[in-house]
Amino acid sequence: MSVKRQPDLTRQRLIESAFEEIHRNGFRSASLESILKDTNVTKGALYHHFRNKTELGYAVVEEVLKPWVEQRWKSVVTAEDPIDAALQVLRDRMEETTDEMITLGCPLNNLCQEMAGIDEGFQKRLNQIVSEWRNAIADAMRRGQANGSVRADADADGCAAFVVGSIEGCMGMAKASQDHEILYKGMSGLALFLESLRPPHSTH
Amino acid sequence: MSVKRQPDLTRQRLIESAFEEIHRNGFRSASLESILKDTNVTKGALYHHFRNKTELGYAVVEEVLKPWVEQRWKSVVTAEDPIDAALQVLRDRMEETTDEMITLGCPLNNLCQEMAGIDEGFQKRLNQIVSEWRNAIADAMRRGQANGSVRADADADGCAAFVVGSIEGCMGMAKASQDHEILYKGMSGLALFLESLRPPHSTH
DNA sequence: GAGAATACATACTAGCCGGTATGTAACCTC
DNA sequence: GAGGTTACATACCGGCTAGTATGTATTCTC
Repeated sequence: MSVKRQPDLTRQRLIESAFEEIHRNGFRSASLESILKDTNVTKGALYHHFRNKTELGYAVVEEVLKPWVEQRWKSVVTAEDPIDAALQVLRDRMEETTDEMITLGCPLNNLCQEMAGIDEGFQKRLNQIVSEWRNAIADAMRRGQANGSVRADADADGCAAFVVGSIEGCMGMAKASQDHEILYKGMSGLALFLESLRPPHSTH
Repeated sequence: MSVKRQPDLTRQRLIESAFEEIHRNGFRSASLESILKDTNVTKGALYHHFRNKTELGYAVVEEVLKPWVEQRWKSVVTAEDPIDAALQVLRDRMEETTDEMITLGCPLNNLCQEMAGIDEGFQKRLNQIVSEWRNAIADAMRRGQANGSVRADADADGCAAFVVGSIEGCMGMAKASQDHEILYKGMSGLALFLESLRPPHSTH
């Protein structure tokens, strides 16, 4: 009896399972055996698709984590009013925040804190994700300043760094306290900050 | 020849070395052998003072990390103008932020992201540190509202959660990008937010 | 100063983990 | 359909790690 082979699917299943395993345990404590057990793939197949654990990790960052982050912010990139768009993204993200996400934290932040300081390959790839996100917000703000939906005296780069940092930080603190409420409170503070970026006297 | 024994000192040296090892590698990847090598203490001595690695980790959190955090925020607890005091703490913290701190990140945040979701003992202890910090800021804000140095319509708990979250988050993003500048930009955003909490028309 | 408790030191073990060597069956090319 | 390449499968290894068993010298108690 012939067994069908689907190399692309096998590879995809491996990086998706690895993403979850890394999300649960971090990269260094992630167990290849767990991933193999979870996917019913053998070690030979894993090492056919990836040179080593680190390369698997890089693939997870590039092929799962990166789109995961981009998808959540793409609406801000093209929005006419970036503040409205950002507030909407915050609401969306809070709605999709499951108990598991509070328990395990943001996959992006987790990996940054674990690996950025000790592995250049991770640092480069994670920094690319984070800085593209930051730049997307800064660009959106500048566009908002040009069309009058954002106050002109705000420093777009500084605000973007603050927005990204506070989102990840508030998620992290919610994880530390294992409490959704902390996330709500933090995000309400961020909403306050975003509102303060609107131009004064914009109404009537 | 008699060798002096100083059990308290031995214990102290162990938890301080463990603090650094955990800061560098995280708790789970922290190597007891490294700590023993660093301190010239033997495994027998280590296991005389601590039942296992986890108990050593708990001791590090309670006896090193907790005072480390408290010491950096105690001035806000008694300040008359909490916003001025908070801004000063931010400046102090940025001045003491070495390259190593950017590389390795905040020890508190690192441990929260690594352990809060998977070990109750860590979570309880880390949450205590974080929530005491948050409450200290919230209390200070309420005191500021009572004496007129903070605007009355601000939600003290929400703002405190946001302040703590954004500090840890901006440090985390600076680590992700391995770039001091990101920290400066984020903290300038936070300074802006803190200024917006002052009561309107407070001058002349 | 005897006896007990404390504070170590040394040597060892069991388990897990990433990685490799080798074999084999499916698939693609011509 | 032969030959080569791809996509797996199986079995094994060496290294590291937390933890333990056991021994011993110092210190405390009375």
